[in-house]
Parts: sequence; C-alpha cells; structure tokens
Amino acid sequence: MVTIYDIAEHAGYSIATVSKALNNKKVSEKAKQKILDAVEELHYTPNSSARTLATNKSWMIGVVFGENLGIGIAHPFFSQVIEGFKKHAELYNYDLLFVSRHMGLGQETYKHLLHRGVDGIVIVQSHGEDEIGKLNHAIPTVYIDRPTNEPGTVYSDNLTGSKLAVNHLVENGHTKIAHIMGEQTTFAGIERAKGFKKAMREQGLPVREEYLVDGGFYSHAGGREAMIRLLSLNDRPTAVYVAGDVMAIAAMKVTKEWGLRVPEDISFVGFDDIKLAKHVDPALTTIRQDKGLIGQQAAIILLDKINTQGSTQNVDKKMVPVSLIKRDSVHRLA
Amino acid sequence: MVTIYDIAEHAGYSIATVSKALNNKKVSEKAKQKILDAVEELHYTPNSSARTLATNKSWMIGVVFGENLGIGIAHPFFSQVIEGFKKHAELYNYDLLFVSRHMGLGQETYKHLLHRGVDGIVIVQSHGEDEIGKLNHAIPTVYIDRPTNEPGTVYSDNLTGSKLAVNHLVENGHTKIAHIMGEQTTFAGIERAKGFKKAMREQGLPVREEYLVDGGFYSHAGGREAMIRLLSLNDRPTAVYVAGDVMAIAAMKVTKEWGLRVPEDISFVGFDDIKLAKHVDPALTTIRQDKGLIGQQAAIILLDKINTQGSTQNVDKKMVPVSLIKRDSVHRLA
DNA sequence: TCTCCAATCGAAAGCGCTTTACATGTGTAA
DNA sequence: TTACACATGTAAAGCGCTTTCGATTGGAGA
Repeated sequence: MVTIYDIAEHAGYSIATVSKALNNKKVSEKAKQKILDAVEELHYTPNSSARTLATNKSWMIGVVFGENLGIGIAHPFFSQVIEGFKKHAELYNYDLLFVSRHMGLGQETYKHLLHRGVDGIVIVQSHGEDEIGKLNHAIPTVYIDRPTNEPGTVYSDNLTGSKLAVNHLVENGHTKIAHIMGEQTTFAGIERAKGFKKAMREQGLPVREEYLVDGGFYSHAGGREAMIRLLSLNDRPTAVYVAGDVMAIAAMKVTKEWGLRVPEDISFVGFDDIKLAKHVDPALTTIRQDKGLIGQQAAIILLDKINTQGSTQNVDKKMVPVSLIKRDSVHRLA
Repeated sequence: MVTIYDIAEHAGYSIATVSKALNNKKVSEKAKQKILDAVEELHYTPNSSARTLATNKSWMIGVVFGENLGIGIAHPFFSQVIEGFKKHAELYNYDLLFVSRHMGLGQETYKHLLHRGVDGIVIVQSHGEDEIGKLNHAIPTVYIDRPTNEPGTVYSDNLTGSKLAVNHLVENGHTKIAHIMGEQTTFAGIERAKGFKKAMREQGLPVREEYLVDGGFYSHAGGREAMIRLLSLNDRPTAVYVAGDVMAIAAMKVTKEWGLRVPEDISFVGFDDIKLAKHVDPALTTIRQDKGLIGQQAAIILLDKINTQGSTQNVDKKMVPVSLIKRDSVHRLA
C-alpha cells in the first residue's frame, strides 16, 4: 500500500506538507504541484480509516431500514426515498452505510452505528418503537415518515392527500365513499385515515363505520381482504379511497373477480403512485407522493444538522406536498 | 469518547489485555470478566476506524449500482437481489457501503472503494463497460447478472427460462410465438433471446424476423412500443414471450387498448415474476427469477473469495435456476 | 529448597493520517 | 545594515486500536 510517506519521499517534502497539499491547506504552488505529480505517479489513494481516526469524521451516513415485511432495501416506497436521499448526500461526498440489523431498531443498532462512527443517521421505518430516538444520543438523526420526539422528520402531507382524494370523488358525484386504511400503527396509515374523516366531514358526508376497513401493512393480501369485506356489504360503496396503491390494485382485482366493473360500478383512488399504477387496468387514479423529494429533504435536514451540530435551531418537521394524479379508475356518476 | 484506555484503567489491566479480552484471545477468565464488566459500566464501544487501521480489515462490502435508467437502489430487480445479498452478508457481520457514483462504474469508483478499504465489492449493473474488471485489482469482486472476464458471476439460467416459456406456449397449442427482447447490450437480454431461438428450433418452429422485436431497457414504454409493432403486423402472433414483466404488463395493456382480448386473442409469458405480476389482470404467467437466492449466492462467493484471497481456486460462475409460474395470461388454443 | 516451564500479562511499536507549534527563509521598511 | 513580519515547511504528538515479544509469576517436579 502506498502511503503519505511514499509521496513525501518521492516529492521531497514532509508528510505534513503532503497532507496539507491534499487537503487544500496553505502550501506553495510549487510544492502542491510536485506532490500532486507524485500522487499521480504512485497511484496513491488516501486511507479513509486513518483519516477518520485523525479527524473524527467518517463521511458516512448510516441507514437504518425497518423490517416491515422483511423486505428492507427492496421496499417499493422506501427504496425510492433512499435513492433521493442518496442523490443529494453524494453531492456532498457522503457514502451510505447499510448496517446489519439482525438486531432490529434498538440499542444494538445504535451501538453499531456508533462503532462505525457515522456522521449521521437516517431512519426509514414507519412503525415500531423508536429505541434510537429514546437514547437521546449525540449522532444527528433524521426520520422519514414517522413521528418522533426529536426534531427532524420528513413526511408527505397525508392529510391533504386524503382531502384531494375525497374531493375528487365527490366532484365526480360520489357520496358513498369507503376507505381502506393503512395499518393503524403506522404514521401514514393514521394520518390518511384522519384526513379521510376530516375531508368527509367537510363535505358534509357521513363517515360510515362499515366503510372504514383496515388493510394492514399495505400488502396485496391486506387490500384484497379489506375489499372483500366491502364487497360483502349489502349497501356497497360506489367509490373507495385506498391508503396505498398496492392495496388499491389488489382491491380492483378482487372487485373484477366478483363480477363488478371498475370503475363503472366501483371507483378507486390510491395513494403513492407506484410505478405500475399507470399500467394496471384501469390505470389507477392516485395521490402521488414525491419520494425523491422526501429523500432529498431528509438529506438536506440531516446535512444541516451534521454541519451545525445543534448550534442553530434545526428544522423541526418538513412536510412534502402530494398531488392528485387523475387516470382511469374513477367513474363520473350521472 | 470512552476508549480502550479507560477500560484498561477501570479494570486494572493494560490496554493490550483489554484488546485481547475483547477479541477472544487468550486471557484469564478473571481478567476477561473484569474487563467485560468495565465495558458494560462505561458503555464502551470500540472504534471501527482504529480497528480497521490496525488490522487492515474493514468488515464493509462496497456495493456498486449501475445507473440504468437512473434508478439505482430503487431498481425492482436489483434491489431484491441486494436484499438477498445483505441478508447473507450480515450473518457474517459485514455492512454494506453504497458509494457515491457520480463517477459511474469507472476507475474513480474503484479508487473510492480502495480509499474506503472495503473487503469486497459487489457489482450490480447489467450493462456498460466493466472498467473495474479491467483494472485487475486486488479487491475480491463478484458480479451479478453480467458477463465478466474475472471469475465470480451469478446470474439466472436465462436459457432454460426461455425454454420453459416457449415450451409452455407450445404445449398450449401456440406456434406463432413472438419475442419482445430485452436490451441487446445486456447479458440477460442477449441470453433470453438466444434461449428463445434455440427453444423454437428445438420445437421445430420457425423464428420469424418480424416476431423478434427489441423492447429496450425493460421499461413500460419499451414494452408498449414493441407490442405496438407486433400488433401492427398483418399476421399477428398468438402468443408473445416477453423478456421482462414490466414490459409484459405494458404489452398486455396496449393489447387490450387495441381491442383485443388477453389471453384469448394473444397470450403472454413474462420474465422476472415481479411482485405485481400476479395482481394485474389477467395475472401474468411468467418465469420466476429467484432474486433472493441470486443475492445469497453472490454473497457466498464473495465471502469465500475474501476469506481465501486467491489461495484456492474460486468458483467461476454460478447459475441460479428459474421456474415457470403458471397464471392466467396464457390461453389454450383449441 | 531449587529449577524449569507454562501461563499470563504488558511495553512498545505500528497502522496512515491530521494538526499544532515552532523553525527557517525571504522580502521589506527603517 | 538591521530588525521585523510574513510565508512556507517540518517535527512530533496524537487519533484508538492490534500484535509481537519479552518479562513476570506461580506451580510442578526433583
């Protein structure tokens, strides 16, 4: 391995000067040039561990994924958020460290992150206990789509999303509107349901108990089951607002299996705007979450925290706007 | 920060002994116990940079994602593969480092990985130049779904996959079978097309030029366009084998838009078995790739390389089996 | 009691870098 | 010519850990 000593010798300067030259500290042009030449010639690559040890700065951000459904990185929503996060963070030369997590979101994970010396932590898990937050530790942290005591959370404007969905349905003549809720232990699920009820009330529409069904963790199976319950009702809704696209797609499918037409008999509005939403039949009208922007905002907040380290009053929460994407799954009632 | 010195002092031993105790080297039971107690009491966490510096082992594996379509981590196929990889790697206490890649898959990326001192590299990119492979460097590397000169690649058995698809179609009475190919600069795209032709020949069926259309990078748009070309033919195929599920779903959609019935008028077989394959209408018959297993195999190969460092003859290539998943998109011809 | 050996522990060097505090050299003003 | 300020470079310490090799100790055997 070629070290700073080799460069120093080759260039005829001390290692201190080499270090300065490489870190853009004050050295003469001549020295800098000679050193850079040597670096080039010897194919020198600085050792990040040594640098981290000396500076106490790792240029790594720890990523903690929840275990929801055990899919981790492959989660359709979170992976896009992280992609947005990464795009921003790498502009500032941070790498992302995905740590082992057979330990869960607990003390062990935090200890491991501490061990790794990450400069910041981004937590991507929508439910479960917030053990790390409780530790009130020293590492700057940002949360995505999850409530927390600590400042630094980014999430979609779920309330407005629900409102957009309900209003769109109402504008199309629907009054018998059901809601397939997301898991009621998740922040998003709770907020969307809350938004649904609020929007219905604002429209002067009743929120019927039997039109409120829990679809669980946003899965196909959950959406299917929830829809079956709705279909089994004597007085079926004419439209259903579903708290997640995956559930919505499953719901549409089972509706068709029951011999009903979508959207003529039952209309659907989803939430997320996953890639396939526009490719199913009928194309799904949905509330789009800007995953990339969520990730980017989280990165901005975290980098700010890292750079100011509590000196300034940090951003508390950041709500990212959502939008209604009209496609073909909503029918206009006569 | 509490260091090994604090532990040493607290426990009444030297730092050397502390280090040994923590690394399960030979120390007396008594010493070990006292040291462990001190660790507990002072909330000591070892510093990985220091350890890495001293041992030249980072316990990190670098992950290089391709930029195909700019989706990176959120790629529906690769993210699942990486998830499988991670599950295995973390059993052995490795963390995954996703490095910045505004640099692409070139020398710069490799330099950065070297800088980080990762113990191994997993390359997840299906096409483009293999700059890193060319460098014939020292860091153990494994490739996923991509040909390489270096030993250490994992990929699905694309040839057999194509054969399964074609045979299934033939068994259902189809003879006019088209193929929407994946991008012909990707390994998978090439192999699947090759397998298609081979299987057709084996069945004694002609491979008609106009039944072979390129869908590009496995995207919705590509699948749609390719299908339109097929639909525009005077003599349409009765079945099409599509090299990717996303393209297949787009193809089915446009077929229905053209007023044809799926699968009665045209049958479809996809490739991948993405999550939504079974939730579209009709549910897509497809060739399943075992993404988790691919990732796991890659991890096994890489860890083996890391641990043997060229001393043994390493595994060259590893082909992961695929399977036919029968659903509702194939119609039996009378 | 003395010798010898095995078990146990510790001093110190070293991993590759940054940074402080000081030494040297150069040019400028008096 | 002398004094001084500034620019430039360096020695050395330190970041937190591992590991080698020698020192110390205690017990077994004679």
